[in-house]
Amino acid sequence: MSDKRRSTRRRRGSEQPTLQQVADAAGVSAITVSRALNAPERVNAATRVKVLATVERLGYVPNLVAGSLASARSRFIAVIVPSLANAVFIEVIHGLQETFEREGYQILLGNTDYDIEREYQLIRTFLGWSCSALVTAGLRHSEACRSLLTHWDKPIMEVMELGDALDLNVGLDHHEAGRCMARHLLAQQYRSVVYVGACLDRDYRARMRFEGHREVLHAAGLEAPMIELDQLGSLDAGASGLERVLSRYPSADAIHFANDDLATGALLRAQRLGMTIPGDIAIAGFNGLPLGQHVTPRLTTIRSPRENMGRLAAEEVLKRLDAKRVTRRRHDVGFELLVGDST
Amino acid sequence: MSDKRRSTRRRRGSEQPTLQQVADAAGVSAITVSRALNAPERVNAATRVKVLATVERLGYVPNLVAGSLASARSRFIAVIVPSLANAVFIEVIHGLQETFEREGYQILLGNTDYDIEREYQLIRTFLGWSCSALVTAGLRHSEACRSLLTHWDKPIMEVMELGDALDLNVGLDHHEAGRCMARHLLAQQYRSVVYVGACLDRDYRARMRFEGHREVLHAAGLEAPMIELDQLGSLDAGASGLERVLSRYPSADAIHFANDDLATGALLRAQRLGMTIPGDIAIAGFNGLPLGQHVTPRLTTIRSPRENMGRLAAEEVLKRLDAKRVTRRRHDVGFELLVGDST
DNA sequence: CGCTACCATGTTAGCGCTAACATAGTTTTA
DNA sequence: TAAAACTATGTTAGCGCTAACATGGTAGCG
Repeated sequence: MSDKRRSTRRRRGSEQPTLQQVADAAGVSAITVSRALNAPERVNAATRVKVLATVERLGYVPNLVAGSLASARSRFIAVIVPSLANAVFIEVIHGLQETFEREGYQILLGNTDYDIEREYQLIRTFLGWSCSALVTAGLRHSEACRSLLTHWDKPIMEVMELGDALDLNVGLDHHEAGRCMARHLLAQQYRSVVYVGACLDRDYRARMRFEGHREVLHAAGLEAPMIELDQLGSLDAGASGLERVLSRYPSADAIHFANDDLATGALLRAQRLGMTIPGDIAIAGFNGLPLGQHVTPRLTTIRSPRENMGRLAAEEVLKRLDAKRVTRRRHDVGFELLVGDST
Repeated sequence: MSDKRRSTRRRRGSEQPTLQQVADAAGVSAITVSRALNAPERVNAATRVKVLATVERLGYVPNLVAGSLASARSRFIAVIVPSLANAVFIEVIHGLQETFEREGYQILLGNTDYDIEREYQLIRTFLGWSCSALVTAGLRHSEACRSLLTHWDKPIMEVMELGDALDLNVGLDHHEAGRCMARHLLAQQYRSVVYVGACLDRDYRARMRFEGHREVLHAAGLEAPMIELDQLGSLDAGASGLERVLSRYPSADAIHFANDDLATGALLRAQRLGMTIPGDIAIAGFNGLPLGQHVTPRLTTIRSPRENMGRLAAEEVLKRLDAKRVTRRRHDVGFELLVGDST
């Protein structure tokens, strides 16, 4: 009976109408309203129309918290990235968001600031929200995090890099990307190439690229000097990176930057200093951001399919959620050397 | 009695331990565990230690969905922005996130893509999550959205612009910013100034700046021509904006762009075309993004305190949530004319 | 010493919804 | 035409947690 008396204890009574009130007003049971909203094909058309009209009339807004508790699942997807300052992650998020929202999922966004402990905390919290899936950037997690996740039974997608993933994996081979750019620089006859990165302990994908780069240089019998900046990718950092290279390796003929922000910052600073690129020094980046294609000379870089990576990751997760279809676990999205005029 | 028999009906049994299981293991009642976790000062120190040790031992992760339902509030803050492609919103979000996360709130991020109908849908969904507060970019909402929000009793913060807000308001005066830049351009003796914006019906704050700009030019007895691009702020759009100005207003001596992305795109294109800035044409932007300060010549623009805006907005919301202290409803964060070398 | 005040913990009753099972009516099938 | 199958809707019992009230113990106080 819908009108059973409340106990004498008051509970916070929000003014919002509840499912039961809609049901009473429409002359049906609560479950019918629930079905009209969540599985319309399971109620008779006439009933459905009547119910939805009542929903509209009362301004009913479903309490998703209650629904999630009852069904033990929410339409949340946890998405964890190491930074929002980097356009790369923004684009990946955009791809994810677009795809997930179309299917009625809401992204719960977490930012670790490249801190693996924070990632653990965030994941703990997000699991408490009964997320339907988790998308996280990268394969490296704390021990505690790993054990938490191996006991979790929902889809886990690790994006950005390829490797030994917990579950699903969409990304590219950063070692190989580093090698690719180093080979290009050697082919252009540069022989004194400095790698410049920022916070490589935290941005370990940049370190992987450096390792690929170093392999190629060593194989060619060359040194592979490296400078590590203590400020994460930004134009400013790139500018100071250029200056550090100039003072520490005056004979350098090329700089391989860990990303486009750094490379562009350096390129713009070089111009301000009146230097010629690539005459005085060559500059290469990584990511293929639009910015690098607008400066003159156009930046040589490696384009990663960022939005696509997000979209593909989301699609794979959705496939799993939908039908538990077995999907390919690992997808290499590849990359592309973009030869500009800066090398 | 904790061990009361389940009905014969099976429910999905997640493997996760529940509060009750922790309570049993620790030899206390469920509410004591709840308090040990959420209001530690309300339980005896010895009990607290015992309970927390049990929590740790069992790997208990609180079910936040259940907690929210029971308490009719979640530690979610709904944040709604029109775009993620624009660095401005990213920085505002960053400021919000930093401040809210420190107090244990989680941001629920929604992206309207400058669509006021989508904003309504997002807000509806978010209210269903019992958010503790709503932060939204801008003062313009659909009629339905307004009426939904006026009946909502939690803090509402509208950021970016100042005006007739629903509740709290942190932002700056875009009309005045437009006027400010126009005055600067006139003071520099430019007399044929074109305003270039993108999608001004959706990015109505850019239109407000244009209106301020136009007022000043008209007051000086000048025309105020305007070009509207159909691609939202990007370097590409800026480059094509420059070309459209050159072909349509060959005698223009200055361009006032709606934002820094457009302005920088134009500046870089002008350089590629071999033009001199500001000799051949002056260029001004809006936002004060780092990019504009790295190009040569440095971009003349207006700096808005973006992260600060986010931080301040979050702090004001928190004040309200904390103690229901009466707070100033409107905060003008101001802006600053940044005179570079491009005008 | 009896009273109030307060502290620590417990009991009870939902929060608003949906899964699982139940039921009545209708159509299909052999 | 009776059994089987399906359709539309309803009943019941929680999901896991916390608010509100309850209780028993200890301290404070004139």
